Amino acid sequence: MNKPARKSRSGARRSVTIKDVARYAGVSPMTVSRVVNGGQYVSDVTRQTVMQAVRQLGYSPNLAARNLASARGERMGLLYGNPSASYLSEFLVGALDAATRHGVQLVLEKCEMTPAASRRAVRRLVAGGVVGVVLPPPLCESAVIRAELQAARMRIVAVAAGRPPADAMCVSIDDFAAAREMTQYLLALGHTRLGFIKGHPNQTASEERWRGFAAAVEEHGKLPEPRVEQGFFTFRSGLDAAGKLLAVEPLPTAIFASNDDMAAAVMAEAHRRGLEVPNDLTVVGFDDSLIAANIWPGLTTIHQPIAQMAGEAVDMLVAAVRGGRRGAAAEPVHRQVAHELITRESAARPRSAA
Amino acid sequence: MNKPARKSRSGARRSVTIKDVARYAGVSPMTVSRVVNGGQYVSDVTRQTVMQAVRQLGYSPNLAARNLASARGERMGLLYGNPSASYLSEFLVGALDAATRHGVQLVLEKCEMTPAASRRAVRRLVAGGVVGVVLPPPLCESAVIRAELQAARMRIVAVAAGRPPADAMCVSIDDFAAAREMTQYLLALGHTRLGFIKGHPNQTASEERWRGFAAAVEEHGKLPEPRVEQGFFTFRSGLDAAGKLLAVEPLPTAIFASNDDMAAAVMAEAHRRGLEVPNDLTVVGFDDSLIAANIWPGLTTIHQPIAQMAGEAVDMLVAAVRGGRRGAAAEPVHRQVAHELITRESAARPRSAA
DNA sequence: CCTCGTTTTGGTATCGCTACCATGTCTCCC
DNA sequence: GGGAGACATGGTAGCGATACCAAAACGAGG
Repeated sequence: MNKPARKSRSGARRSVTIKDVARYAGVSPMTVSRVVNGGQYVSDVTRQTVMQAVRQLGYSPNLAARNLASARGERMGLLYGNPSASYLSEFLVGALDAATRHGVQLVLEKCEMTPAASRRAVRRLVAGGVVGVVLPPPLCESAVIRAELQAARMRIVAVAAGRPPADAMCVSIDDFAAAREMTQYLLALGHTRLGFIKGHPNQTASEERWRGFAAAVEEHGKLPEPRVEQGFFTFRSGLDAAGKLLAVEPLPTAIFASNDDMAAAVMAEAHRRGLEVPNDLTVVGFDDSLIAANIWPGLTTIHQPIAQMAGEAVDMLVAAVRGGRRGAAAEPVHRQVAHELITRESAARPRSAA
Repeated sequence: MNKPARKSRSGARRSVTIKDVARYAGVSPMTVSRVVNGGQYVSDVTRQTVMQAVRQLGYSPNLAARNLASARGERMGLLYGNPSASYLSEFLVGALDAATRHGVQLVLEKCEMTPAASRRAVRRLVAGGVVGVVLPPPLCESAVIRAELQAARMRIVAVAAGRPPADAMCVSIDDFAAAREMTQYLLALGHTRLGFIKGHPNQTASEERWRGFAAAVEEHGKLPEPRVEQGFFTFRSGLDAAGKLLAVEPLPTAIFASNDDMAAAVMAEAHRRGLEVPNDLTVVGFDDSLIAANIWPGLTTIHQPIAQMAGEAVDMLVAAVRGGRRGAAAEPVHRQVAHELITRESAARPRSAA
């Protein structure tokens, strides 16, 4: 039987494989694999030689082969609803980065918050061979979606749910503590007449933020009753709420909106009424979304490390899926990451205290 | 020590493979492969049977194996600088979707616009085994980065550069035509005293938009000279430009800002001066970025199909890389996609014409 | 010196899929 | 009738990596 000289299929220049490195370094492919993967049981000399060879040849492991051989390369889903675009983009960056690190594939799926739409989305994910799903807000609040996913035996990590759901893993910041901190900051500036705009009632984060605000007010004591309006996280709802807050004397000297979009609306409404921010009115928000730095004056707000949270969510998912395969019980983990109070120009001491 | 009866490596339940389907359908794995990949030379009966089996078993091809066998699964880079977040998120969605479709991996890399930073970023991409790169704006304008990438023998697709660079493939809208169309729209509403705010001079899109505006004005004829200010695509610069445009009588009745952020700034400045939009002043933007729909009144603007463009960019990259491997000459392709004029509330007939 | 355990290395068998070739069938047409 | 050609299917050999096991090298203790 005559064998063709080159068995290789595509005529083009093949990339460097583990065998090339092995030959070059004078060791077996296995040894190279161990070095590359940081395995133990390799002598220092060998390790050096191999790493040298890797660098010389510019070797980079073939992900497909690696995944195939090690039964990795699962697909993870990212089911997104209608978060603010800036949130989503940071989220995607973090998630994709982590996915690349773990060698898993990330499948995006968009989904409205109706039962029918979520059923369809879940079906598409299942069809796509997805084994775990990351749920950014606001989808993470939907019990329907979570149930739907669980019925399909998917692992779930919810991100930034105000209160972690009992039935899923979760990555979040401490909304309560963050809101409390922000409120304490306002009080420390000397504000006494406070206004607060609540977030959408169907998101648990809204209540946590509200509770944090109330707790700080309570702790401080001897303050006039803060004025509170209901908002829905949209610019429009912020406009309405601000209108009400600024219609009744005595005006608040500081307004804490439960997110940045509503805070931006407060600023717009304040300007419309001839109030200057921050001199006549301090405005603070929550989320540190893109708009916060892109309006004037810049918005003092709470920063969430969104990319990091997304990354951790993927990490948890991968750990759960791989761990689960080994039989390790996957108890739901709730992970809390640090937030940060970002001070910009929209907050200042009240006139009376200046 | 208990030995699993199965030779399979991981103890967990294996997923459905092509062989399972083949057995179930009573054909060979090859036939299944052909059906799944839409190959020709399969009889209709067989195709039906196989598809049936696929559905029954819930088969989903293993990407890793497929990539390995077909020498696909290249890595594509997405080098992003500092575009607006809403732009990036849509972009990512489109790019990731296309990447998934083609079975290629998408590697994200962030990069400032300095030569040193771009060199580092390119090196990281090369080290990551990336063979092609998508360049969203504003990085796509950087000749430094393009040169750097080309030196590393990468394929490049620039997205949304105003004028396609000669040395790279490109996906874009027709900025000239879009700006012209928008201007014609303003003229058709009856506006005669126009203001225009230019974009950042280091982006070719700025000039295309300006040219489109000028062309429409020229074609219309018999108009007072439009007033023009230089902007830099930022909210801040829009504020300054608007200040100048609204400081001199007679005021323009319509202002066309080269992007939405600046248009939003024009609205803010107009409100500050007690002008009502759109009754006293029509304001239009460009990009249909997130802010356009999230301010009041909603911004009339030009919509770019960002996700689609990102997807096409990846498509082109994949085609170039795979085509190039087959020896097909990869001439730089410039692809133009359709834009759309989105009318919202910020534009109306001028008072005088009402 | 030999056995035992630990470290270090290599060989072999896959992982799931597709490229490539071989092997049949059926037509069609001279 | 028989060869050419299109169509339909199956067999085999990898793709590039790792898992698993075997074997060699080494040191220590009896």
